[in-house]
Amino acid sequence: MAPRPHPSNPLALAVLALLFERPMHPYEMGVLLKQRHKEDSIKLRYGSLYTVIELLVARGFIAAKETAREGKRPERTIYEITPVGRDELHDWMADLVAEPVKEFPQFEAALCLLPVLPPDEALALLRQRLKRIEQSTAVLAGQIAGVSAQNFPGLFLVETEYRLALLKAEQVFVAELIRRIENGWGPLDLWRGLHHDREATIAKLYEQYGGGPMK
Amino acid sequence: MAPRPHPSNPLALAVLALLFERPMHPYEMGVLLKQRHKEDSIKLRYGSLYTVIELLVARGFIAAKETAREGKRPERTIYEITPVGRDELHDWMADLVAEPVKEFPQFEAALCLLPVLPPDEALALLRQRLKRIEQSTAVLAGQIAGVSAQNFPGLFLVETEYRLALLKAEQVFVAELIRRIENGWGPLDLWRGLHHDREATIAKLYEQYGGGPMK
DNA sequence: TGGCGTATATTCGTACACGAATAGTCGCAT
DNA sequence: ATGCGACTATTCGTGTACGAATATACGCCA
Repeated sequence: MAPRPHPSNPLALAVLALLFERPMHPYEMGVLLKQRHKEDSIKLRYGSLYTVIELLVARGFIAAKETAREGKRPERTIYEITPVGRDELHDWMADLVAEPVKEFPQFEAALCLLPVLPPDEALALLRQRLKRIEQSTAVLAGQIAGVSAQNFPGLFLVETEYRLALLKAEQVFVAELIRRIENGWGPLDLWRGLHHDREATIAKLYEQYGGGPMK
Repeated sequence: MAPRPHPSNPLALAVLALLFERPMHPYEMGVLLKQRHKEDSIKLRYGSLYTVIELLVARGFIAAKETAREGKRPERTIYEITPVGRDELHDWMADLVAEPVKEFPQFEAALCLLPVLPPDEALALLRQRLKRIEQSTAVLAGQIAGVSAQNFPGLFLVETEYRLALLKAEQVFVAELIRRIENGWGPLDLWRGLHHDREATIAKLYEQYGGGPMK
């Protein structure tokens, strides 16, 4: 039989990792994720949190350990990880680290539809983007510097350095793209033309080159 | 009133862009997206395609123009973009280009939970990843070279260059990370210790440094 | 000619994501 | 003492994503 695929929501992975540390109840997981700034890397919605926990229970990766009531607060269910869950955590992590998964960043989508914007407007928008990115990289770099000055173990900020590396790459790319457009890049006049004779021009272009790049 | 947010699925953006070119029916959109290799940048599922089209109709961005039947083939509905839809296409594109949106790549999630893997295993897995990435960058670079040799306008492969830029950045990052771990990076012994005395060590670490980096 | 693989074209059911609602508690300023 | 905003903790309803099922047509070769 084909191995059951991992849950789709990475939040489930975080839950497994937390319960690997010790048993706890859902809300506490949320609080810990926030305190430790994991929410910068793993999207946290309380609605989804309870959903994925149910899913993990259904698959036998975690189990309710006890339900406690403190004072007259609402009842809380404490969960713990199961042996199967530990295996799943391990396998899932190994997959994620070893195998790049195809992702679809929104900016890439925008880039591949860029011709629908007139070139001069595209240029202005790209300049705006560049500014925002420069701000973000500055902030991130500052945080990393500040934190590593406190001797916080590098192991716990590796994800931030990763984010910074990607952001910097994007910064360089956008700056370069702007420069190319400014220098009358490729078929700039043709690009402008699209917006006067939209109907057929794009299609013709693609036909001319056999349906697009990289057949 | 707050401006209605854009649809959440970028496939809807592609639909608007295609109908900006000319009216067509859903299946044809799918085929065109494939031919032009947009599916590399915009996730295409036929199920979702019909869903987003209904959504776009509901918002008044596109409208059914006619339903045609060719031979005894199933009936097809031809859609066209509305003036409101053209505005939406423009505004959405402008937003996407000008404003970076926070994304959550799965590898970043894995990195921030990396301590749950023993360091030696993590190292082996990272080496595997590096190999895959090197293959991908080689393939991508080859495609770009081949295509630009045919004089295909650079405007139409900008999204591929973007993907390559990010991939290369990740390659450099992973290589560097491997090297750091090999060189007995930071609290390597402590990291190994986690897997013998899991219970409390992680929590203690975070407490010690005030709940994590970057308060 | 009949059977099978492939292309055309859409519908449906289900599972998941998540905003919003709910509800009790605590501290504190008025 | 009382009203109010912030915190604790979970449930619910709705909308979206998408795999799988459906159904017809077409080309081809045995």
